[in-house]
Amino acid sequence: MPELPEVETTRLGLRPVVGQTIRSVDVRNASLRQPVSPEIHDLAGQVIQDIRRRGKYLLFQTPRGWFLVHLGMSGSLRLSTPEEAPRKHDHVLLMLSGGMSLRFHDPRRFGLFLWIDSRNETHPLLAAMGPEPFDLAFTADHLFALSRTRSIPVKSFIMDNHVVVGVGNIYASETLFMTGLNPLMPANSLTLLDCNMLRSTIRHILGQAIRRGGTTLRDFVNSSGNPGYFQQELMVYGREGNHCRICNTPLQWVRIAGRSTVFCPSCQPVRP
DNA sequence: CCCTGAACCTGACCGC
DNA sequence: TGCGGTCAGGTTCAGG
Repeated sequence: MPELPEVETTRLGLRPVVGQTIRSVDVRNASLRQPVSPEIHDLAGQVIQDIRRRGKYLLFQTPRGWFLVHLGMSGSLRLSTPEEAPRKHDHVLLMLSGGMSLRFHDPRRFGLFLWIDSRNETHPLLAAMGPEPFDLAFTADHLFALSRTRSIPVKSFIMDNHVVVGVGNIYASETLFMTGLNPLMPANSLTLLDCNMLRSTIRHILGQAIRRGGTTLRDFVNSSGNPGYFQQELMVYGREGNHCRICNTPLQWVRIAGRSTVFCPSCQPVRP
């Protein structure tokens, strides 16, 4: 699924719908990770005033509040012509005044399609989130301070949305390769210099992936139905069984907190 | 509080 | 061809 770059790619592709009015709503399957909010049916007549992103959430602003979309592991939002028959797993369809329809597609149904009333500014889903990676609040000092009491592997640490939002399994693995940090290293043994490298590398990798249109492994497509190209630059993720692109050492696979993790034992050595 | 593993769900792929 | 097992970009919750 979509990590931050794929969500941002989706948001950028959907900018043309800003200013359009929702003509009708078709909820074909409401059973996502949480049920699709009943208020979603009342979106007809509302204008989409803005589309923002917070972490991996997309927030569509209307005069009465926001509808929030999370793509989960397998979700995508696409614009299509109204004549195109709904595909299997197209769960929510919004017909727009511009003549296109916006379709939420999600085979695994780990995604979310929720209504947030404008009186409810601090929705619990958004309240506890850490800083955006491109915000000024995301600093080496922030990483260093939070990591002092954490003995979890550094990979789990940078994937924790209380620490920084948007870093998932692909970009965590790639970030650690670029910084030369072993993914199993306990977070509380990071130095301030390590945290500085992590901060700049996370920003660099996510930014680079956004410019490439995200990573397509099997099914991610942007709002026009096209894949991303960052997977051509992956150094470790999904490359188990292959050799390091830098030093040719066989890459190593390990499961960390239930997630597949690939790293180079030579470029990312365990510290003494 | 902290950490790990299971759960949610469907589809693709692999070995037999 | 079919069957069972494993894996997949995320997040939350129970339990140790």
